[in-house]
Amino acid sequence: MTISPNAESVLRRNPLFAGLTESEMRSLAARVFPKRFSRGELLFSEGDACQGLFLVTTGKIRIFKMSPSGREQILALEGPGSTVAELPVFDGGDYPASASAAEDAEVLFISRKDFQNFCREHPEVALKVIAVVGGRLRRLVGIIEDLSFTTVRQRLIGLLLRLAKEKGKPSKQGLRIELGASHQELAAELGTVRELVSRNLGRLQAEGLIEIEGREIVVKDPAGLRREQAAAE
Amino acid sequence: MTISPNAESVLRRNPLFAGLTESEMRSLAARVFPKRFSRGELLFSEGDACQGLFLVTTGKIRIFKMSPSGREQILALEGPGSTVAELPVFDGGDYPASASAAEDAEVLFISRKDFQNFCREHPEVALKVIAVVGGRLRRLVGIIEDLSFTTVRQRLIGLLLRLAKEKGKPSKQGLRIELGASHQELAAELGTVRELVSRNLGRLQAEGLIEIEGREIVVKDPAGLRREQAAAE
DNA sequence: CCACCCGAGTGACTTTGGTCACTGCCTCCT
DNA sequence: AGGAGGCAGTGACCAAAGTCACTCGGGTGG
Repeated sequence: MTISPNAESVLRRNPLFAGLTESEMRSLAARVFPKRFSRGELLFSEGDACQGLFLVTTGKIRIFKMSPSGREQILALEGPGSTVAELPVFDGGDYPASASAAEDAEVLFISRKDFQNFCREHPEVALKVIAVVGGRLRRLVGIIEDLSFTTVRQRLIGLLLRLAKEKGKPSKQGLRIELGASHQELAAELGTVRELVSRNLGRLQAEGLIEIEGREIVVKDPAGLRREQAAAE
Repeated sequence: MTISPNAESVLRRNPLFAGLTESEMRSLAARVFPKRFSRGELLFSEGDACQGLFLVTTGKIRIFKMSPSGREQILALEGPGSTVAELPVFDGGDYPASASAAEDAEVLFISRKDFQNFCREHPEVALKVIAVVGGRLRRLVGIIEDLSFTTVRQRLIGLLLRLAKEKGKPSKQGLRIELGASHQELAAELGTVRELVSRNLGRLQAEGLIEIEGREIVVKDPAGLRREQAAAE
């Protein structure tokens, strides 16, 4: 288990609360409840009335939509320092999507009322909210672009390249990445199904572009991948 | 040509500026430039540095993404009273998508600087911006859901039902709607291509659910359509 | 009036995506 | 040790999406 940092240091890492004074920080920290969720557990479901804001301390939270038939589409993955549900907390609407723990996670919970009061005392927070929501909006536009213009193969390649860039470790054959997720999970991220992830990974390996070693993947030919990704959209 | 209302009355219709006093309204109206765009003309392109905010007076503005191969995906259609590009004006980023006139349109333009100054004097506008951006975000989530979980046919049915509800006129056979757009345009809205719109409309007619009369469509069996839409997602 | 262009419709085909069913492999639990 | 359950790989299909090429029928503007 990871050690949980104290509430204040977590708050400080979040863009919404950057620039607060010591005492403001303390008063906010006093209104916060730590909660734990284990892998797979739901924080809330789409359509629920909004209870409050979540601030990720450790672990990862996935925000997703679920289809009637059970397929999932991930909208965002939020790690330590990020907030979940700023928008509904602010505008008072329902949660527009569901959230669950992608890994065991610790979060700080702030009730809607407490957060709204806090915002009333600190109007500059509204500007920060716009920045955060704005970033979210830009990422959603990116998802739409991907779903509408690209194939599963291209999205998968995009994901691999992104992971390689973010946390790939050099090895003899190329960048080695560890996907801490099942194919099911990757499929939800790409907006497709398990089988297609499996098959496409297999194809990429057969073409010599990557090497699959259990849950690790070695990107052998990033340039080749990029070429594939660009081709014919 | 439609008569263009004066700047103030347009501003008053926009949620961002609701609740301003007479004199505030006038000072804002003084900083506004009317512009005209004819059908198809670009207001700005994705990636351009943000110049300012647009307020639709008459006509319709489409906000869209374009793929390298030339396919378009519409993100939003904004009519009179709506704003375009609040987000980039606010956060200073580039325009995340392109915008063009879906019909001949008149807009009011406010430069980024003027708008930012105005916001500084009227902090409550920030809250309104969050509301507007929030609504946009919810609609984008809806688009993602559609693209990821439904077929072209279902999306088309959804569009027809929405149009019928919004502006369908009763006739002998059912609700008559006028789609003021080419199949090309509908395809961009649904995230597909011209041919599929054509074919699917044809199929729906063959099944007796709708009647096609040039650019008008009569929804003969809304219940049947709704059943189709729900089936197997 | 004719030429041209644009939008629509359509047949034939290919590619991609998705489903179903089944296998094999781990790992964890009792 | 044995069984259960979750994850991964795969073959055989089938359905949906997309592409290409062509026709047809208005307009519109020279």
